[in-house]
Amino acid sequence: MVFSIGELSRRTAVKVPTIRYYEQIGLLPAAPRTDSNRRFYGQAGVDRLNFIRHSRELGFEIDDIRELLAMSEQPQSSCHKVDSIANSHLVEIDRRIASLTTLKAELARMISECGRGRVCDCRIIEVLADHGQCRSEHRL
Amino acid sequence: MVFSIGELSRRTAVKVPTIRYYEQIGLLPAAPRTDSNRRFYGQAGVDRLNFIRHSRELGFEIDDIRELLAMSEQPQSSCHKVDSIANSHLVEIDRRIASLTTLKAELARMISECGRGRVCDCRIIEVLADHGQCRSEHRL
DNA sequence: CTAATTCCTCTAGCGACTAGAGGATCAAGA
DNA sequence: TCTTGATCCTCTAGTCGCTAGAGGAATTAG
Repeated sequence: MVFSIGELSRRTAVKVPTIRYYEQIGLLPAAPRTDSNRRFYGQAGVDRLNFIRHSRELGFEIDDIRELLAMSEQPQSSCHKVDSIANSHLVEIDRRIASLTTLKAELARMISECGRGRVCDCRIIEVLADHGQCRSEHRL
Repeated sequence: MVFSIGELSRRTAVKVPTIRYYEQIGLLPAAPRTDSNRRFYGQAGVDRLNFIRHSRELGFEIDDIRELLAMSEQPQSSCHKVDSIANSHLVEIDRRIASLTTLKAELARMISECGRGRVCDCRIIEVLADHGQCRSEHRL
């Protein structure tokens, strides 16, 4: 059972140009071609691309995925490195959540203090400017 | 009181090439030059750049900042648009936090199930490979 | 006077795609 | 068989918000 790049795209929900891009950067092996130079794929292509897609959805970077793929192809080796990649990714996500949460609080406070009047009384602009006062003459 | 781009950089914690980049894209007005073609700045430059830096730290995009700056220069107008930009940014941040939180749970579960043995028994690899029909979209 | 630092412009690179041009080929209907 | 429209190909360039480096001029410190 073989199919075209379009069909692979439909089966994996990865866009056609993205598949070609993955091939170009070596994340996917160069697909075999028909007589008329069209790429074709089989089940292995679907599996590999699904692996990549799901890893991307989980926020792994391309280079991480390269390593994960390489390791998934050596099933007898230790999965210590897999675990370590996943763990440092988790730490990074925690860091991002914390940072976004702080940010959200600051934004929310800023917005709640906005009197919805004129710009010169707007707390949002004030906070961004880092200078409490807002004069009629423009200072920024 | 005037100072060089390097001094402006020190006062605002924005790197020199970034300042030049902001000028290039029109986020900062073209700075006046000395006889030897060097940019110089005054307090207004510091204020504007601090406003930009703080907005960036809060995750606003350059185009948002353009609008915020434009509005801060019209202090008599309504701050409704300021409020609306800040609000949609807040919504976006909420969305990102939610998405990262889901992601974190999935990653954590995956990691906790990894037996730290061989790759062929590794749940991390399995989960990444198996999730053929998960269509959640995480853009970070 | 020299050496280090700062400044200038310009181009190119990052990550992970996405868009579009310009052309070839395929599948389905009339 | 012809035609139409979908799909495929390669290639280049654009996105965002910077960052890095080359190559050269000017300033500043010792």
